[in-house]
Amino acid sequence: MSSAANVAPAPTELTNRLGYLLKHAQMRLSELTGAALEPFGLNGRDLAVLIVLAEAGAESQQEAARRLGIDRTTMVAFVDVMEGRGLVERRTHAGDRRKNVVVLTDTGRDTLERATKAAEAAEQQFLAPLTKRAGQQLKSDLLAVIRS
Amino acid sequence: MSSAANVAPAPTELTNRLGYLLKHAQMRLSELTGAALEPFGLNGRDLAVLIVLAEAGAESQQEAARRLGIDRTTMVAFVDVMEGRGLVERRTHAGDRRKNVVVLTDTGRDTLERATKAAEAAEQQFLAPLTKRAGQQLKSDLLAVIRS
DNA sequence: TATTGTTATACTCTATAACTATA
DNA sequence: TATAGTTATAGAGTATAACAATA
Repeated sequence: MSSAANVAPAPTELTNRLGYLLKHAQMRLSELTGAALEPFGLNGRDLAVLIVLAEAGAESQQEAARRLGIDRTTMVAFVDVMEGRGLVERRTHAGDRRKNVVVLTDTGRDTLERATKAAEAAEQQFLAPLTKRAGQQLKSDLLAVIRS
Repeated sequence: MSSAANVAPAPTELTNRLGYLLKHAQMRLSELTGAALEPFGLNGRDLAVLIVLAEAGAESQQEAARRLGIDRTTMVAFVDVMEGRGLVERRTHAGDRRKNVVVLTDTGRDTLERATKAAEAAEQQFLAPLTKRAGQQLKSDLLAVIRS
């Protein structure tokens, strides 16, 4: 790997374009994660929504959407699906009756836990070509560029 | 950065999901690249297509689609747009008249060169939070996981 | 019969605009 | 008047199916 990193390919080479690398990395991870989550009837996006809803706690449905970076109208559909599967429940906010608080059911929490483990395994598979340290570095570097 | 990388956040934390990181990295890069390429009337995908067509040389339109990982019917539309802008020309393959060879015009080559530089600058901006070495490592690690 | 390019069509994902109920 | 949730609708991006020309 380190020798390959020193070669510095031409900018007009597809495999040297960051956009290409990110897109195809996402495609590959999506394949692996999709297969891993298939037994739960979820995909990677669904799991992300479930994670945020679990984190959001007493907050509103719209606040959860903001965290995910998706539109509130899109969130409605996601919550509909999750609710239809008995993973979450909508409850009216105590102090503001316009708001929905979305809470995980027992089934939802159990599914979240098991699906997260399956997704973790898919990530490990995805990162297998790298050392454990390099894999962690990849994630922390991605987080750094996102937050800038 | 290095201290943050040692904290190992919980799997059920959104910012620790690789899918989330890749998606949002792509969104951010897309913003920067979109702005950088806007003067050329191109976006990141258009540039990728142009790069592949430039690389493809005497090969067919369909071979270029395969390299990009997109459908041949999608490639038709891309080539239509590029041809409409005078960046490429379709020519019938000498040995197999079913095939199109897509070649860049002089304008196309010039645009490719300048747009690539602009996209490179956007990448640098995207990678600014990292050291130059870490940025190169990020790209080579992404390439490694894609190729596995 | 198989393949390339093309067209028409449909599907997925997401956002915008408008509605309602609450504030 | 403003905000949360919802609904209907539209748009971008992509793929699948069917067709003509060629192999």
